[in-house]
Amino acid sequence: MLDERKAAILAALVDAYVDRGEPVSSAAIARLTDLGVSTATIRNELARLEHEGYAVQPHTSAGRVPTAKAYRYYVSHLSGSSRLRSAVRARIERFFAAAHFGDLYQEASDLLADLSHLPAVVVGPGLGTDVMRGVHLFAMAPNVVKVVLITATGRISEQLTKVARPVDVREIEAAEQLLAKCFVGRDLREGIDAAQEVTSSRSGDVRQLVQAATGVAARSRESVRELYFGGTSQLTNLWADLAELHRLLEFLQTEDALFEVFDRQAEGTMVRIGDELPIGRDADVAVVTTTFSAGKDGTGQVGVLGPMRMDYRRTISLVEEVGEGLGESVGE
Amino acid sequence: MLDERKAAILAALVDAYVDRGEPVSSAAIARLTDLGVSTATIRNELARLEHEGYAVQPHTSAGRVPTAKAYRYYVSHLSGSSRLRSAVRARIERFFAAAHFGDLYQEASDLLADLSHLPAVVVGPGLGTDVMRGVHLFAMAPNVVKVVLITATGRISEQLTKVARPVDVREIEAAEQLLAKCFVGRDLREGIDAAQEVTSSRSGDVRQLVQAATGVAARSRESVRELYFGGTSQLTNLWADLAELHRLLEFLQTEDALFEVFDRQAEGTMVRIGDELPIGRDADVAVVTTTFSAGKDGTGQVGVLGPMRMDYRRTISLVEEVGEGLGESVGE
DNA sequence: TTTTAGCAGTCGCATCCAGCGATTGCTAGG
DNA sequence: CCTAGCAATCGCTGGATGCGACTGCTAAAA
Repeated sequence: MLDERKAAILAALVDAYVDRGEPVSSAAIARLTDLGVSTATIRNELARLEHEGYAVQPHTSAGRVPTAKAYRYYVSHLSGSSRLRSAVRARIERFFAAAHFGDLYQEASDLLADLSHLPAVVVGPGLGTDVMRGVHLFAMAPNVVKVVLITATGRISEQLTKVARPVDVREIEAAEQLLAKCFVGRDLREGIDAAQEVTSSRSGDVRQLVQAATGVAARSRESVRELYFGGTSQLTNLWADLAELHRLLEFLQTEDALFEVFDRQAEGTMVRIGDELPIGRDADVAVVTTTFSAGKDGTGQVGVLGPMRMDYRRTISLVEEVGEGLGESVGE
Repeated sequence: MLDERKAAILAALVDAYVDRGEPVSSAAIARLTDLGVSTATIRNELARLEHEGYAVQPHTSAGRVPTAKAYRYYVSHLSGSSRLRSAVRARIERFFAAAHFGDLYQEASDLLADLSHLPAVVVGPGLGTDVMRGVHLFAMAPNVVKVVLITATGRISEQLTKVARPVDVREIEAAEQLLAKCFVGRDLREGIDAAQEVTSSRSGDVRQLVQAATGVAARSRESVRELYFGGTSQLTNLWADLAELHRLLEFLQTEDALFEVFDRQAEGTMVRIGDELPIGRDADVAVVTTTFSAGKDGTGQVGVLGPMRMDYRRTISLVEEVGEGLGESVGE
């Protein structure tokens, strides 16, 4: 824990660095705070902060730059979120007031990217308690089956699953009919229960298939893989370093990693910085995410991704605002 | 048209520049060609080539760099494709010999990206003559309908369409049943014909709906929007210039532009350079694409995207090889 | 003990200059 | 038409210099 003065200095350090992007001198901090102490005192404090790992000097005769630890302290002690400029609020409101069709999520991530000047991600909610309308099975390879679920609202979940023994068309058809009976007209949970009942009284290969499909359905409940990405071209504005950019692009390419970061299981707004993310060692990356609820029990994620040096106050407000908008639009 | 000697010099210029990435001197060209003339003569020729727009000098005392026009001449006069190294050929063969499930296209684009060290794209073929298994309509908004087509092989086309008048659930259900009768068990063309017949004897809102859906089906025939992208992180290796990179990322973000470039309607292998592409003015970009046929009448596209300075011979072979592999795997 | 003024010391950075090396265009002669 | 030879051009590198922006430290004041 930092005493009050150190905290004030650290906050000023972060603010100034976020604002200018250059090492911050003791004089600059004296100007920004009203501690009524001289630059020499601030220098002493800064030396201590550096010792405790909150700041570094690029070189001896330069100012201080905040570390990941400093940013973490900064965001966890942020009091009260900032008011967004009214033009921005208005834009978000207008966006959600207007009609959107199937691609609301894509458009919302574009909006967020545009406002935050950061790459933005929206992960759609799972199928939750949507009522099923159709179940289809397809033999993709001897022991690979594709399971397609369609809800009454027109959402589609499409997943592959492996089965132990090769299956033939007959079995697939039988399993499909069975599954349709269990799922259609019910939501996933009900359907899964029904399928489990049926399964216990059946046996053989069809049973195996139904079980596999039910497993897929269970997964779909929380994790249909709907991921929308907006504002990729922002990347070049944010990370001037090519090596860093390369790492970022590689990370963004692996969907699994993205789903890990934008995890629907999470709750509320989160800010994760540097090592807290599954990106390479000391990557200059921070992520701001929040959840939004889509009706009953489905939840999605919205967030942005940026360099540690970002305006956290504003970004958090922006993400939360868009998250709320999404929740209201989609949660009916 | 260039005379033989100029052509030889130009080819050497391109080869050398592709190889080293530095302005090419008259001496280097003399070394690479066996024209039996002095560097002075080559200098004269180079001056003329420059005058005709095939080369530029970064500064007075530097060698020459080929222009887009030079690359264009070079590729259109490439004779005979290069043999790929046997290890590479083997890898491609192994890839297509192995089993792939739903994500063959994604994996193929990753393979191509990996081999070419360039970002690669695969555009899947349309639904072609696949037999339909299901048709679903969903009301997404008062006058927006989602049309979902599912084929017997497990492929899904999902598109939105606007209708003139708001529709209610009843009409949608009626239209859906009608469409199912027409499409299920037939391929798209047959289904469209059947639907047109039915439509002429019906009237009112249901008719409007069926027509809209049929329109969507017609589009799906050739252009289900399946696009697979591999090797994005290559970008940073290829374009060191941030401004250029930014432009590229922006381009890649707009799917429409990508579909324009990787257009299934195209035929055979194409190399497009610089202004021939719908990317910004003098973007340093070239694209190598080829088509592959997927059974009956469906065709897809494979290709890569790189800076003008690339090994066209090798790249063309690579793209064609992967294209052939895809055709064989998917065309049965 | 804490704070502060003052100052020496450090270091990056911009500028300048000179010399080097690569390469060209040109000229004059074959 | 070709070519040997040569002066001229120009980017690049490295060293030298001075400036400016900071810091850390010291010694005195609060």
